Amino acid sequence: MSGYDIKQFLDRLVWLVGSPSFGAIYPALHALLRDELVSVETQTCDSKPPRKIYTITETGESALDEWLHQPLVSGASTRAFVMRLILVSRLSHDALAALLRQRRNQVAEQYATLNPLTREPSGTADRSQYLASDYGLAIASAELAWLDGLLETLSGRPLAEGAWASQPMTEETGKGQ
Amino acid sequence: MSGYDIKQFLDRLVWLVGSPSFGAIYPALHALLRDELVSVETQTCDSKPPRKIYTITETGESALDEWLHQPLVSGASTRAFVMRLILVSRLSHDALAALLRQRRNQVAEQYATLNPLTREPSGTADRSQYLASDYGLAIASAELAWLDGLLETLSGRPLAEGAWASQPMTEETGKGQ
DNA sequence: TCACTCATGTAATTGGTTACATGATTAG
DNA sequence: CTAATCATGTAACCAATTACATGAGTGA
Repeated sequence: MSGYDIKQFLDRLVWLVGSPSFGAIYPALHALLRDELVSVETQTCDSKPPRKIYTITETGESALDEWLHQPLVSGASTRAFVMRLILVSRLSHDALAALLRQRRNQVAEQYATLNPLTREPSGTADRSQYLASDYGLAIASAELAWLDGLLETLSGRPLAEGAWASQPMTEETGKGQ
Repeated sequence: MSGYDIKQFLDRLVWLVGSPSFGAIYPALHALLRDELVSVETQTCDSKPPRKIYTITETGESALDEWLHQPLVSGASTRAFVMRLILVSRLSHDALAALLRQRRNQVAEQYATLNPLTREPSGTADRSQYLASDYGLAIASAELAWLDGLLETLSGRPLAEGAWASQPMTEETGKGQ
């Protein structure tokens, strides 16, 4: 991909992982090139500005795989998890299952942290956290359900092609109100 | 609250809003003091290190309320939403409803952006986004459900004290597996 | 003609973390 | 006696955004 492509790719997933600016992407690409984790190829289709297509090298692939297989440390961001999800095709069946279990533990931990905040004695100044905690619990439950569903599918069949889908929603969800 | 208190408060909600380091908190507090948005009071209960308790001033309150009532701009972070949720007690019934509707539109937008990615023609290089998008859709649906539930409760009764609660989960959710 | 998309890049500035310094108290 | 908690603060450093520069093609 080119720097421009990367930005567009990330923009679509901006909600999940965020999208860095070009001022971050291009220097990062230059650093990867310097460390020989990627290689470049300039594509000059005229009537269009030249594009620099970056391709991962073998060194890059092993570095990437090393990162991918690093267990999710406690306190790791959602971003770290979703990034691995995006690169799931590089993961073995077992490695994916391990990843999902790691995430499950973290979300369950967060659920446990948030839960007491909603049930605190009323009248406390901490009542202000109530709505926020309730929101967090709702999100956490949904994620736990998703993870459990996937984990179950994974343990059942040996990863049947395209068997991944969670709750289908009726159309017209978009642009409510 | 003191800087230390703020950190502890944010640490419990770290999953939702993140928690800045002391190196960020103390300078921020000094800046707020300089701008007279807060005032200090040093509490020297001996046998304990002295604590600096910061209190919001009237200028600070109006600045805060102004920020709170600013509509969620397109592309606003979840953090911006949850921060407002934490300070919900400063919001009128209508302002809260407006906030929830703004968030609903944004989440629905994200849902709409993510949805086509899961149904793309198979064999595409973009298949890699499949799992991540499915994850995003699951989270988005859950949030839409939560927002709709609260919005309904809000329109029904005039905000009965403590009527906010979503799906209760059976205990033993924590530390699964 | 004006604005926008494509496409790459650099420099100034900002905002944050990490690491350090200080010092008393409490628990193992 | 050591480690951890309480409590505040500063300085070095790093990573990122913002803003800018460049330039050609496309569509209103």
